[in-house]
Amino acid sequence: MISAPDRPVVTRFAPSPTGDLHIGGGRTALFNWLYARGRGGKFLLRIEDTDRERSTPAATAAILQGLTWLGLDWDGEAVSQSAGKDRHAEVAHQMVARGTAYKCFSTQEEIASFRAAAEAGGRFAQFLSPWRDADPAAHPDAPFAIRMRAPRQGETVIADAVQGRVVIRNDTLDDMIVLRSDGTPTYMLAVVVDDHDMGVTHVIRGDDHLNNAARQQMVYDAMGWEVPVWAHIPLIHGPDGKKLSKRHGATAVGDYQAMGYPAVAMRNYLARLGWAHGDDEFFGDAEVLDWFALEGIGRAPARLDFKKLENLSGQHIAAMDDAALLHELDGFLAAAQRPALTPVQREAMSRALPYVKDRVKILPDLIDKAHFALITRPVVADAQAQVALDPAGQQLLKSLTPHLRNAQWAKEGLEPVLTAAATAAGIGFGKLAAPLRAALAGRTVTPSVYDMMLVIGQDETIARMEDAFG
RNA sequence: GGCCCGUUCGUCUAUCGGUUAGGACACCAGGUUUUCAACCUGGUAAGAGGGGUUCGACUCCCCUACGGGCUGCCA
Repeated sequence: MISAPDRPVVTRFAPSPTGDLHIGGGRTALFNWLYARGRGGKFLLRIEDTDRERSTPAATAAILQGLTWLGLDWDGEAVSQSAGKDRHAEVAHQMVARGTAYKCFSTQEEIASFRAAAEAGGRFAQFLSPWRDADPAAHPDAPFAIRMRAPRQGETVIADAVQGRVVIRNDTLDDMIVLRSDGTPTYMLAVVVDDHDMGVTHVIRGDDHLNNAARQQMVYDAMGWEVPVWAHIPLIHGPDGKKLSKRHGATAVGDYQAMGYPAVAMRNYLARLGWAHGDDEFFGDAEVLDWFALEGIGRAPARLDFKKLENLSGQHIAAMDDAALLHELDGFLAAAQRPALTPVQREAMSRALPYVKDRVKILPDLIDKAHFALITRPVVADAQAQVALDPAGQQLLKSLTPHLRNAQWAKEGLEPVLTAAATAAGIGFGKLAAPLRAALAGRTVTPSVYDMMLVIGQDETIARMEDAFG
């Protein structure tokens, strides 16, 4: 059984800044956030920029932005891993002093040719440094890398909260380099030192790191540090079951904002992808925060399913209060590089929201459904609407208008008026609604005519009708 | 090549030795209707394959197949 440390929970998300925040990274961050926040712990952010070649400030900014949109707030400042390189080097030298690491004078050329020879011979031998057991007195005055003196016998056991007990034979692992010959730390060293120094209690990350956990655990052991709880979660795959890549379309978290999914729906969907709490499908933050636990995480990779995301998105939009929805809409418009709502449109939108939000899937649908409220006179009729506004249609509107002038402006008041008009004309209600729809929205596909009339009001309704038959 | 992980309806999953294998999305059919939706009712659909263990396996063990990961002075 995996026993958590007595200390308060500290988790972290540690992306390397080499591109946008990937959807898989977003989910990893979410799991860490949920675990920490649900337990009153801390959620830290560390930018793994030890690879100076590939790391860019733009990528760091994109990652922070992606997390912010997802609503995953971190404690304190985001730390740069590169800032700790002196500390990393210090630990590497402490390991040498403790005898758990050693200086290796083999050059990169020697190692490369060893590997090339091994491969040519059809073997896949690991490189064993000849300096592992060399007498320090015989050390040359040359550049050296520091290698872990990994145990050659026995096995390393990873007690993983998701994967269970994973046993890795030590002789399948080599003496990994912890400090490069230029004095910079490798990832394997840096993560361990940083996680230890930051007091990280639970390492929740992609299962592509499962094997690395064995190597890293050796570093903890070498320094006599307490090993954190490991939790290696399966990766997300594309709809075709292959590893998610550019060719699957949207891979960056920001893409989803630009497509119009509300952040709360993303959190719901992403949390549910690879994690379950019984049959619960639709939930908000308060509930997941309460429910989330490592035990509920599955071990198989999950595929992205846009249909399901859309469904969840629709449910969240319907459930959200209008102010929050308007705020999401503003963010979406900006992310999609679409023009922002004018103050007048914003006002119209907030009046229309209660009538349209329960029948859409994504944010842009809101704009489309609220089209009738957003436009101003004169209403421009599209081709189909023009058909509905033929002479017969116009006549219907004309005879209806007077009755509307003294109608009580509520659904209960309007209903009798419209049905009476339809009956008088000897037609079904649908026939009457068609020209009305066309006059009020300039379209034939709109929300309910009653809803539209209530949103735009009596004067505007009558004015638009008069425009249509005038 | 070696090592590690995985495999329940099309998809996400429940099940933690005994269930007619449940739910959700999607899909199909019917209903409702004021267009598009939404909504209501019903339905199709699953334990990769083969061996064990057991009174009894989706569940435990082994093998095979398939998928993924690691095997760097990348992270």
